[in-house]
Amino acid sequence: MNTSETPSFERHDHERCIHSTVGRVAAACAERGLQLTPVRKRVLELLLDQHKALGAYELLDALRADGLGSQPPAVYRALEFLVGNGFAHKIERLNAFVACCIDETQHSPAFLICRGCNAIAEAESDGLKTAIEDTASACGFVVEQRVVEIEGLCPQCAIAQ
Amino acid sequence: MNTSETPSFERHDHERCIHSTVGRVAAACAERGLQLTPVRKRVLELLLDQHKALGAYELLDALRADGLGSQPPAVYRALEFLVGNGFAHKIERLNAFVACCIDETQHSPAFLICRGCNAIAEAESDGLKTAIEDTASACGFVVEQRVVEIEGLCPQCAIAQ
DNA sequence: AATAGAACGATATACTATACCGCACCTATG
DNA sequence: CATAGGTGCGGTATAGTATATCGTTCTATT
Ligand SMILES: [Zn+2]
Ligand SMILES: [Zn+2]
Ligand SMILES: [Zn+2]
Ligand SMILES: [Zn+2]
Repeated sequence: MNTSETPSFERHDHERCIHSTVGRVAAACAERGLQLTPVRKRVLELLLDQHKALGAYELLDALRADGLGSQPPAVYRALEFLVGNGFAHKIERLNAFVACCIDETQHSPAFLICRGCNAIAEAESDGLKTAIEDTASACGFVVEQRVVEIEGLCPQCAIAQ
Repeated sequence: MNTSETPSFERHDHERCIHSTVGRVAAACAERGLQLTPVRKRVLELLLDQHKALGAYELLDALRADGLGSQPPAVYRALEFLVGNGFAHKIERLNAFVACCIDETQHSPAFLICRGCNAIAEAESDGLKTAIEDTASACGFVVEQRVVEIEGLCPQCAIAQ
């Protein structure tokens, strides 16, 4: 099975995550005629700060501190842009949002959510997609969107119990 | 792959769904020392009325009409009981709830959500569980809870476009 | 400069969920 | 019988999440 993952759970050069993702998003916006405005860019940076999900109102507090917006619609508009264009994801289970760290447009990965440290990793798995497709088509169901959110313990937290 | 599903998308004797599920839940409560109180039973019946998800406040409106409760905690307490004991499920994507139609305690199925008619089916698939387990263990992740919600079109709605 | 569309500020409101207190009821247990 | 503990529930209040709407401002294009 072809499974690729972001290294969210392992020690890694996270500055590189941040810079490469911001750069990638900026390039994608330029190419696709999208505007990466200050508010949108700041929300992306806030989400990238850690591999954790942030609620809309946590983001809003941070925007307020930066003088970039003070009311809920400001952050929800930015999130709509980021999620709609595949630069961030909503974690339904948490009503919260994470930056997308995978260089692949409009994908729909599985999320691994650690209840110990709250870190979140995206996993793109062909086997999982196939299994979903098979499960659905066994019922004659046509898949359009998938939500796969797996809660548990990341390697470090599993060792620490 | 072993896939079992509820017949939610097919024409079926739904009265039978209702009665057998209510009976099964009542028996399980008796056996496990749980109280299927009037409020809890009524919420279960409301959820069973159709294979669709209902929001907490829709349920609350119905409870009000029956004189069985008038404030949010009434319905949330009943839902906590039903979900906690495996008699109903929360659909995270919809912030709504469905009755469980599968006779298996404390399972965690995939949900097929039709955007055409809003019907929801549960699918228990070993292949899917295995794929999730494989995806997680490839990252050293220990699975505790799974959310799998598949949106799309049921057979009827797919034909009707 | 004029125009159209996108983004934003601001207000208001809708929708979802929980904390907390106290009472009623039941059932041990002394 | 008295009492203590558990469970369910009514009620109040509040917390948390998300959207509708309108008018203005910004930006790209003509
Ligand atoms: Zn990183
Ligand atoms: Zn992603
Ligand atoms: Zn049925
Ligand atoms: Zn349908």
